Amino acid sequence: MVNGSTTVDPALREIVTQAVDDLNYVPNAAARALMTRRTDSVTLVAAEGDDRVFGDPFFAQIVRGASQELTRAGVQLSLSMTQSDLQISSLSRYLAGGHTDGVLLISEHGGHRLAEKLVEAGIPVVIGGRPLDPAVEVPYVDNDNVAGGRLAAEHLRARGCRRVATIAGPADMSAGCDRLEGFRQGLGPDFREDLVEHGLFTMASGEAAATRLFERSPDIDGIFVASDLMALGAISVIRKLGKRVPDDVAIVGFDDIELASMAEPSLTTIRQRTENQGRLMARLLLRQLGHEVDDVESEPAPSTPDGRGIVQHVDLIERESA
Amino acid sequence: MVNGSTTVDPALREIVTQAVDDLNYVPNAAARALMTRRTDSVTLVAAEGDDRVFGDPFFAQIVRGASQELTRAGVQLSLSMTQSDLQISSLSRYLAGGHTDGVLLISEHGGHRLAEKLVEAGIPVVIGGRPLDPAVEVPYVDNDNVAGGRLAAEHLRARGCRRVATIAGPADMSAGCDRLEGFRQGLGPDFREDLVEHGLFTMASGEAAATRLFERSPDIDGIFVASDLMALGAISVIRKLGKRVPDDVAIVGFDDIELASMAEPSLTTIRQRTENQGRLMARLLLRQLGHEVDDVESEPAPSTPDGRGIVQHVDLIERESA
DNA sequence: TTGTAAGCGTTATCAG
DNA sequence: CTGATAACGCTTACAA
Repeated sequence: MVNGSTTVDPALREIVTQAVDDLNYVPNAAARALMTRRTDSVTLVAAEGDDRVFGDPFFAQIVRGASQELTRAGVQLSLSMTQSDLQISSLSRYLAGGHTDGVLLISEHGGHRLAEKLVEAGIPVVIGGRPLDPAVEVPYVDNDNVAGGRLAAEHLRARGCRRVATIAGPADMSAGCDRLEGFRQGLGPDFREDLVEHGLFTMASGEAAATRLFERSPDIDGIFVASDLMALGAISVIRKLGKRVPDDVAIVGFDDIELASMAEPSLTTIRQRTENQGRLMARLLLRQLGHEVDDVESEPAPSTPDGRGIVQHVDLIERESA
Repeated sequence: MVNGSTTVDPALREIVTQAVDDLNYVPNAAARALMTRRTDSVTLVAAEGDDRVFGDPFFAQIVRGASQELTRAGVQLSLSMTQSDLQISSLSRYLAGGHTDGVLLISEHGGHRLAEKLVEAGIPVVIGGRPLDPAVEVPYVDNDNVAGGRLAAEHLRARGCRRVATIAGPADMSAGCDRLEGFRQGLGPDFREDLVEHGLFTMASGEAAATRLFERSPDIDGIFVASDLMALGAISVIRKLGKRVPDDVAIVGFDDIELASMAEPSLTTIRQRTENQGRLMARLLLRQLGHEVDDVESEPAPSTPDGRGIVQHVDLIERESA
């Protein structure tokens, strides 16, 4: 009756209801999970340190989107972040033990094979971002990073920039690789390997990368930066160098975080629909868990590329910085 | 044997070990929890929307501190954030069901009585920040917000400011009230009720509050802002007004987030030991759960004020902005 | 050192 | 529509 059975005598129902809040009874989750083999909760795992997770609006938006969708389905969302290998194996044991019905995995770096471990353990997983290793057969939701890189390159060229550099993301993440690849494509023959630096998507790493770039080549007049946070860092370095943005150096970022529009100068950037990515991930997972969900295909824009992934469109937002 | 029994015949042990990874067996968490009545996991609940939780470095530091301590004790940390009343009651049912061994509660606003509900349900709870309602008998770890407000006020006066305003935190949070109260004490007869505005600890709310302040009283020459994020927002408004910081308007913030030292001008602020706060909260909770923990009293600085709380010292960090 | 049995609080099944 | 009974997978205590 507590679980909402409708075929109960009103009198009995009254008695039970009374008792329930006299004793303030709450069904025991463990016992229930033992029987039903479900916990009605899913875990969002960010393979990243807490500083990055909390520092980058990207994560907040994924959480917001996923959380909306999960709440609607009556599923609790909990977060775990994890960096060291030690934590990863302890976490995967924890999750494999049936603590959670499914996992949303984001910011996966190549190397630690968390996704595979979870899948082996029979836990439904959805990844945010294309897995670098094509052998990983896990559904994922990605953004069209290659197209984004291309758009940025084309924009900078059209603007008349001659020496165009890039601050790419980490080489062990698909977002890092793909944005760089798109940039390479977009620039064509003008692409120069020596004008590539990598950062970790953080503001500090953006500053460091920009510094290295200008030490090596002071006459750079355009940079595609693979995240807005890094772009903000790069801009502060450029200013300290006494150059103006965008007159001396034009900048295109990636993500379209809120700060991008508020910054001065406001940041030209590639917009990706992060919150929607979180929503789609949640739906994909819920579907695996046997919940009723609106078809993910009905969403505007997402197409499917290789087989089991969904890729969202991105577009360029033109603002003051380029 | 799987749980580490030492009194097992080596031969048998070998056989079991073999079988375990042949079948890749993982003990079932639900069944275990059913017996032991423990899940070896605790939940950090932030009574706040995802935008604030992820936007404010405060949360990251609490998580970092707590996570260190819990990992050491072999306890998993998971996060939940919750804003609406609906989510709160669903969350408290979820937690009361035995999904977690204990709860770390932060950013509690007055009103929704999450802490009480959890305590009634018999779940160990530790609160970050003094509960506004003194009837709530829950251990907590707070910072000496009153002293912080006083320090800020005294600093601004000593600096020669004549018309000193404040952007306080939310009136339904103890940190908001206490910092304001300290400021009032520190300013003494110079305190002016009409130079008080409230914000929500976010950058945007800091901008809004500063705007209101200067509309009402353009000759303000000093502001104590109850969070660094709000202070950053206030500074940007002040600049747009064509005034200089600190020459025309001196600013003291609160929190000492990393951005405070990097901003230009760097921010004079009240430093609180947030990461340590997270650590202490975790220890207090672990102790309630019957784990062996270093005495919390052995920590540098923390004293105990009313009875069940720990209050950390704060101090003023002098930088360019005041 | 090993084996056995009881019980944790649910849900599911199946007679009444 | 109601009540009894058998799992679910583990831990614990006790007997062998």
